[in-house]
Amino acid sequence: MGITKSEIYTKQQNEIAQIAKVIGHPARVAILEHLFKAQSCICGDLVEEIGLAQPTISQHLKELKNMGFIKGTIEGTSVCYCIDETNWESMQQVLTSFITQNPSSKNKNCC
Amino acid sequence: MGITKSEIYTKQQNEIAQIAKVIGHPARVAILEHLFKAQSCICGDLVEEIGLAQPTISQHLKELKNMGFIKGTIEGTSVCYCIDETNWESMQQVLTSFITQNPSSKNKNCC
DNA sequence: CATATTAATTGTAATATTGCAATAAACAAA
DNA sequence: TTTGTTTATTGCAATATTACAATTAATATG
Repeated sequence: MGITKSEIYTKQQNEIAQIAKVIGHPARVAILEHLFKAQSCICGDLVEEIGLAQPTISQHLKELKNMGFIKGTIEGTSVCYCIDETNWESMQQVLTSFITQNPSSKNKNCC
Repeated sequence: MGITKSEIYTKQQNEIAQIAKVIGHPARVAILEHLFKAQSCICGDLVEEIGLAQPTISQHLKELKNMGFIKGTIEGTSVCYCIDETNWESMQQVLTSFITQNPSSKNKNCC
């Protein structure tokens, strides 16, 4: 039915999935990479940089902002986006703790 | 249009997104966690463990298998699933290298 | 004020994802 | 062979996501 049954999972499982989902699109990966590399704030060159239409980029930025990955401040007619460092670090930790798991030694050669 | 324009991104960006996308669903997070914790191979208790219908679990397992997260060996009528350690480690690295990024010091206080 | 510039919003179309009932397939055991 | 057990597949229905054209909103500049 296209709807995820969030209520049957733990809070942590939902959180991990939510964070990963945002990273689960190459446009958003590209945006984040761009913001990480930038020597200064990026104020709208993302459109030509990435090659999607302006409304599409705007939509991806909105999603990134909603999840707390980035923040934007208005500067004249343009908007200055950058990584929300505090949030990023906490999400970094949530994802890392999941990813750095390794199979328990006891089941290493059962398959 | 619901279709991702993969061709405009780098190979690496697509790879990161693809891996993250699989983790981007709580059911698959739950399955992976279960397989990590398991003292022995899991052969089908995932359905009652997680609380989704059997075809749904089967579908998520298929996706995990397609991406190389897990592998399954047939044992009689049941199937034994476990983490594909080699693949897991390489995907671990791809995601980690993206996640462990931090904003360059030069743009720290521009927003 | 009129005009340009930049970003957000709205509306819409196409495709993808999630979930399950029903069924099939594969095998073990009686 | 028949019956049970376990997992995969098929076929849907509902919802979500991706993308963009058209428009709007907000602000700067002439």
